[in-house]
Amino acid sequence: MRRDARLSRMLHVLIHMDRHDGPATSEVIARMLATNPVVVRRTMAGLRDQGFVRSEKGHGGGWTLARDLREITLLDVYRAVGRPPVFVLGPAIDHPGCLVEQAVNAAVDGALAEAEALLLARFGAVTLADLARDFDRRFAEAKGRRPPAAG
Amino acid sequence: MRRDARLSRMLHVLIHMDRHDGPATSEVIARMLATNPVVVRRTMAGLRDQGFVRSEKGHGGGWTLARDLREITLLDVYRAVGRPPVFVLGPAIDHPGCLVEQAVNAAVDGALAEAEALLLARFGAVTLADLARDFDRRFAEAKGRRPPAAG
DNA sequence: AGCTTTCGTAACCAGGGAAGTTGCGAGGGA
DNA sequence: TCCCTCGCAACTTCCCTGGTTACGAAAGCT
Ligand code: FES
Ligand code: FES
Repeated sequence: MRRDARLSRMLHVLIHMDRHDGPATSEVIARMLATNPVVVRRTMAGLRDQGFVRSEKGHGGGWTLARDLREITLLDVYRAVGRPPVFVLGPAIDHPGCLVEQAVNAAVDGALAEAEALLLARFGAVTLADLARDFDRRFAEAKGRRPPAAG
Repeated sequence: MRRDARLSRMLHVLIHMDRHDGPATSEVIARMLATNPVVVRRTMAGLRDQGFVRSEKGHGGGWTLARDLREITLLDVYRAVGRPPVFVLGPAIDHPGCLVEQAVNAAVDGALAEAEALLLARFGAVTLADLARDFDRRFAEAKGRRPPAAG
């Protein structure tokens, strides 16, 4: 339980939902992600609030995509799951009057900010449709080399 | 997850040590960092093992710089404190046979790897001497504008 | 109406990692 | 010898994500 897996999980489930007809229940999604329904609802709440998915109660209810995968970027999902902190590394203390600390923070935070900007730019440039396409490619490739006994 | 402050802390203390004549005890360093001596020794152990600082026991003992600040980069210090994980974000599960998961991981990990490479490159390009110089600049600047009442 | 399904949410526990704390031992100078 | 200072192990504390339980609300089915 160390790394924040919410982004990856939501990407995974969104792609599955695209290939899935009709609503998927939290229960079904939970089984796909090897977790449990409450965690699914908790995490998907952000996506719902941002309008990427819809949820419906009662018989035949569950989760459905509200947008085309082409209109959802990794960055959108990252934001929808609450923009979790990107880095583990951080400043020691906010030592206001300490000039050494200021110089250190300026250097570290500067590098961190650059790396974060790059990361988010990459996230913003990839849509879920791209991931789905990559999945298709892998799928076709896996079928192509039909393992006779051991994959 | 709480932020790992070891890198920033060690940068801070190394610059201080450069401006400090004679050994600095863990006690003194702990006061500078607003922490306690055991944490200082624990964190500095890595720097000592990598040969960036030396420690000596007994009267007049303490920590001394073993290298010029120009020969120490942020990357060196990052490595010396144990190369803590850079990112909080991580993959959901290693789902070997799951192609969706593979596609997701490829995209996320790829972006993460790029960002990490950039970050470490930046760290590698900055020496402690650069930080010290930045500190000097800030110091001179602060003296220059002598705030009469409010900065 | 009543039952069942499914989401919504609060409340709590579990696990992991950094930091903080305590205690004792080792080494070196006065 | 005595005191200072590091070395290190063990324990506690704190925060955060994930897992679990419990109950309520909405919506369909009979
Ligand atoms: S559960 Fe991930 S590919 Fe189906
Ligand atoms: S404690 Fe002196 S500048 Fe940081």
